[in-house]
Amino acid sequence: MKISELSRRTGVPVASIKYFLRQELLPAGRATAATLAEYGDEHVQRLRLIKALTALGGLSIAATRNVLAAIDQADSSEGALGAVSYALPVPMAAQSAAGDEEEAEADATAGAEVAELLAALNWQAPGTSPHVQGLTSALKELRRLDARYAPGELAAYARLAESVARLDLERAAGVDDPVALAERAVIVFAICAPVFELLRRLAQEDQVRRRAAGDGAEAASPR
Amino acid sequence: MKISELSRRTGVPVASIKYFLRQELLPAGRATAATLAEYGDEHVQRLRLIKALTALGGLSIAATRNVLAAIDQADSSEGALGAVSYALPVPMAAQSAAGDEEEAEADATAGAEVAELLAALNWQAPGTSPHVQGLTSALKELRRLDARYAPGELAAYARLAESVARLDLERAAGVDDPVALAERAVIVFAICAPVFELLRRLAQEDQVRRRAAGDGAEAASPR
DNA sequence: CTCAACAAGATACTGCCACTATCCAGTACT
DNA sequence: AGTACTGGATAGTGGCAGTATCTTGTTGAG
Repeated sequence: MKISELSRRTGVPVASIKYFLRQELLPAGRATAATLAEYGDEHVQRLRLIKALTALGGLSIAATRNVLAAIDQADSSEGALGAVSYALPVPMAAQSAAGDEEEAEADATAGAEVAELLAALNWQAPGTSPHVQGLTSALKELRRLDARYAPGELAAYARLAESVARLDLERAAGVDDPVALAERAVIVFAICAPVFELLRRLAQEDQVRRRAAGDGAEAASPR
Repeated sequence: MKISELSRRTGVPVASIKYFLRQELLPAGRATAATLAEYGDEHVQRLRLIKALTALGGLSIAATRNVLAAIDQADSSEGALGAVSYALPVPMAAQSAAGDEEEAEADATAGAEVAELLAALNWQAPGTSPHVQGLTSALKELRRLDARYAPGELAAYARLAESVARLDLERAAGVDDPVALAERAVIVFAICAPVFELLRRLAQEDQVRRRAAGDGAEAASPR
């Protein structure tokens, strides 16, 4: 199909498709002549994925490019999952102005806290993982805001996160082709994470309501 | 203190402080003359909060303004929590081009799905809640991407979300002043939500590693 | 008292990002 | 032959988040 047809089928303006081509989010069509190329269903699907990542997942073009590249390079199933997980933008990717010594100390404290947490949970994660780094800088910032987690609190969250992750992986199970798996993983990570956030907010809302109704007393149905 | 001192204490450039004043993120100082104003500790704290929300929480200036306004208007504790929760930007705030009929149908299906979920969980939430709407459009989009949740799967996530929310509220408990509570809630919502996301990713990472080690077999320590 | 240094506020400018529009040869159908 | 459309290159747009400059006013050291 030609570009106009691709546009019609996906609802993406022709100019935007050209933009995505330039940005290498979308592979070029098969050229049939100097000014003519043929696009296929894979382009339709890729465009849908791009729209999902940018519009719903809120990813930038650059982040989307990384994620898509990770998908395309996926050769094994685990590789696919890992690559996608690393390619997705990490919340709170540090910022802190360069290091005076007070800064360095806060860094070390937060780092130790993270290491301790990982050990307590028996989670394996390389210190180079962007997630570990993100967690470290988040804890540092919370400390600065005087809102650090109480001891054990973070671990409690982590255990729940573990359960959520278990569900996530089950959702991704049963897909064998690495590329299809990577694509599924992107959706799970980028779209379903916000869904969980929404559920969490709804749950908070509900519990606030219950407490208000019960006049500040206990939350209803603690089990 | 004068603006330059405020800048020195917070590390925010003077020009940016002026920008925040213009954007009404920061209340004006107490004017002592036509070209002189006095700032206080509350300005230091507010600036810290602004930085946390924008740099860490990734909120836009407009979103930050809403959140801060919600904080300032908080008169009761529940009101504070609700206002903050609603003021924070909702992930995936819909997009879908206007309604052909296929569209409307998808809308209705997703809406019913959400209503059913809420009923099953016995959660109270008005249909006007931005979270309900966000959830609806997310489900719609997942359906379009052919990645909908299996029956019961969403409820399983929701139950975990409930546990997380319970932890959240405990974290916010014990603060009586509505404004302080609202501020705490903002931190919990905007900073700790990304923290949970990081934990989730780490947990996924760990489990993928375990499965790979166990050569695709079961996840280690399912309990 | 004077004057350099700083203050507040208004306005204008900058850089980045995600598009969007225009232009140019080069097909393709009729 | 002519019109409509194509791919590709390049330039322009609008929004956002600051940053810089300019004007007028204030202050405090000499």
